[in-house]
Amino acid sequence: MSTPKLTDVARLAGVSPATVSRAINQPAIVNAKTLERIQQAIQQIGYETNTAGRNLRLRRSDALLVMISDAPSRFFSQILMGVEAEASEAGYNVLVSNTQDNPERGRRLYASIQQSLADGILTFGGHNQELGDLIKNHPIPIVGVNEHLEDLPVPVTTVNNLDASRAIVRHLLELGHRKIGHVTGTTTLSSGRDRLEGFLSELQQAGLAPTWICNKHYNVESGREAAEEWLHLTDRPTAVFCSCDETAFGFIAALQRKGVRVPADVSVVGFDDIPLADHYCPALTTIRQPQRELGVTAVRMLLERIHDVEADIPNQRLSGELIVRESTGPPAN
Amino acid sequence: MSTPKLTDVARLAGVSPATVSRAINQPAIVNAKTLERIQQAIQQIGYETNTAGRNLRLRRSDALLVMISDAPSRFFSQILMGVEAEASEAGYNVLVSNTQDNPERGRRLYASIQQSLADGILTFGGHNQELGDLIKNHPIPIVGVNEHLEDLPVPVTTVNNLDASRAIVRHLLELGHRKIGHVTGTTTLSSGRDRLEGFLSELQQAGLAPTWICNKHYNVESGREAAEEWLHLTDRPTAVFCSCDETAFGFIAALQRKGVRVPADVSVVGFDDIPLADHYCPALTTIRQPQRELGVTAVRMLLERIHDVEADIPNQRLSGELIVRESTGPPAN
DNA sequence: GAAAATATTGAAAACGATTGCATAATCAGC
DNA sequence: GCTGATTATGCAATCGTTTTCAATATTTTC
Repeated sequence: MSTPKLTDVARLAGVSPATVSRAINQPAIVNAKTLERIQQAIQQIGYETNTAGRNLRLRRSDALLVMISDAPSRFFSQILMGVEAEASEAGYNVLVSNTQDNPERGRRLYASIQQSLADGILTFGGHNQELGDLIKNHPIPIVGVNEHLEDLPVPVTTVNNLDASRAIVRHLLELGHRKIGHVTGTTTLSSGRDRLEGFLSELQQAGLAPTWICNKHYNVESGREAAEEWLHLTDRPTAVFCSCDETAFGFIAALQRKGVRVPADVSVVGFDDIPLADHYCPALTTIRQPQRELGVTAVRMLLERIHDVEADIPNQRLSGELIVRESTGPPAN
Repeated sequence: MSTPKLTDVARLAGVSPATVSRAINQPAIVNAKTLERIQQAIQQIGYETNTAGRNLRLRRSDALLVMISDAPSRFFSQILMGVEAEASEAGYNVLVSNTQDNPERGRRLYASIQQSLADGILTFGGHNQELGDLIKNHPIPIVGVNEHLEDLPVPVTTVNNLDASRAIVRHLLELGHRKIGHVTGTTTLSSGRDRLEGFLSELQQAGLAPTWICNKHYNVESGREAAEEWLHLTDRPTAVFCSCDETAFGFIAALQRKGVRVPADVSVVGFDDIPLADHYCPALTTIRQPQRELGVTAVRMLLERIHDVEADIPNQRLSGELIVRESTGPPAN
């Protein structure tokens, strides 16, 4: 026949649908013998709870929506796996949607809460600013990942970009560098700004000014472009902090092509610790990001929020770890 | 008050709920004036269709489930974006779930169809063999991505690994190489086997035997390990086809560290064309995979299947493109 | 202008589960 | 063996839509 429903189980077990429902959801309150009979019936006809029926009655969806604004961030899949694991642990499903940078689509996604499509939203990588008014007018459970959402009363979880950047600068200072440069990430994103700020503040604390600041984005091409610029500098920094590993690789590769040696001629640091970092030549000094943990943390915050929309949930800063490898060394002279 | 429902709109517009439903789903059959009144009412109270109610009545979920077996494949996010775009275009939502390599969890996910949680399943990257019996006993709309699911009557979409590998070998032969080696991918996966087979068959067609076959997996470490082996070979191949870009990078980096030059001493080819490939030093000769298109194609196949479970849907092979860059050149002597 | 056709609408019954309330069954205590 | 407490179950309403069927209103046709 068609897929069995609760009443089918009930009929087979000789009880009312109500009892079957209780047997499934609160087995403790149903008589042991009845329970067993029901469980057998369930097995026998292969009953599975119908989600729509359940969701309708319960007025919730047991689903979280992951909202991306355009291209997925660099470790999107890593974080997503953290999200998935933690969500499914808590009995939640994970929906993925992309606004494709279209404000209208962003607004539509926001509606998914009202539609009872999802119980909460995880927004990846900033942007999504179109949500501003919506959120202010009608607060819903929503948590940001990786990037701060300016001005919006949305709790976020990020890596501590400031501290990590400071640690990088400190490492370079300890090696003896005094002329240090920075290839920024996307500075419309809070992570890009924070890394820049950490870089500047640690330098300042050492009484130094940045030798070079190159405004770029989080990708490989930026590294190549930055290398071009570096080659044309009259006063070259002896160490460069690239805002992500990909950029660092692009930077190093372009330099190597011109015969510049890393770290002999210039030290380079990345950020993220992607799998390749340890196997590049030279192996990359970088910051290890707790990607999976970011996802896990975000889900925990969101669930808390779902449980109590008014709950005041503080931002979470996870710390990154400096991994020193071969791409950094003492300055040439 | 609480979220408005269909009846609220109906009351406000002075019509029956049935008419409102029609106004939303088949505007053509409702009187123009009534329609406008209803639309205004919808605007006014900000009505959004409740998913659970709709799904229950319609007996479908308008959702596709993306099923991953463990670690997400290398371009998971790229493919996923293709999936998402095509699905949302067709009015479907995308659920992501990970079986975490646990057969029981795999079975649970399979149940999502029965639970009416999703209308179809996209299974990423092979494995998931635990579904075998389930699928045979009770066919459901399911489509495989990237890898074939052995023996299972499940249509799949993949890149044409065979042809791509042959193209690589042909390229190396044209450069004059006669001693060619291969670092395989995971050969429990069909892609790994197909790449190996393409490699072997094209060599054979040229009347050659493989000089070296190194059994590895799709990751960076494999490249490093393969390099160790290569260095110890007495009869070294002058060209090596690595089964993915990461492996190629690991291989090259480990060789460079020992002073071996690419392509002067040995030519190296990858597979995938990840963004870094073009910016590595040397830039990598590789096969460009149509990642996004894989996702799009998979969704199209799945929707067709959802429309008609009995439909006989042929496997789709998308073709990869050989991109020649700097990592390959004529053999040393 | 009447009959027939067509265009709009509404009433009510699903879809499949959960739960407050009421009832029936069981048990402890004396 | 009776009372009162406790434990197990069932009845029926409800969650929010969609859709069949029938009824009404509007045209069209001759």
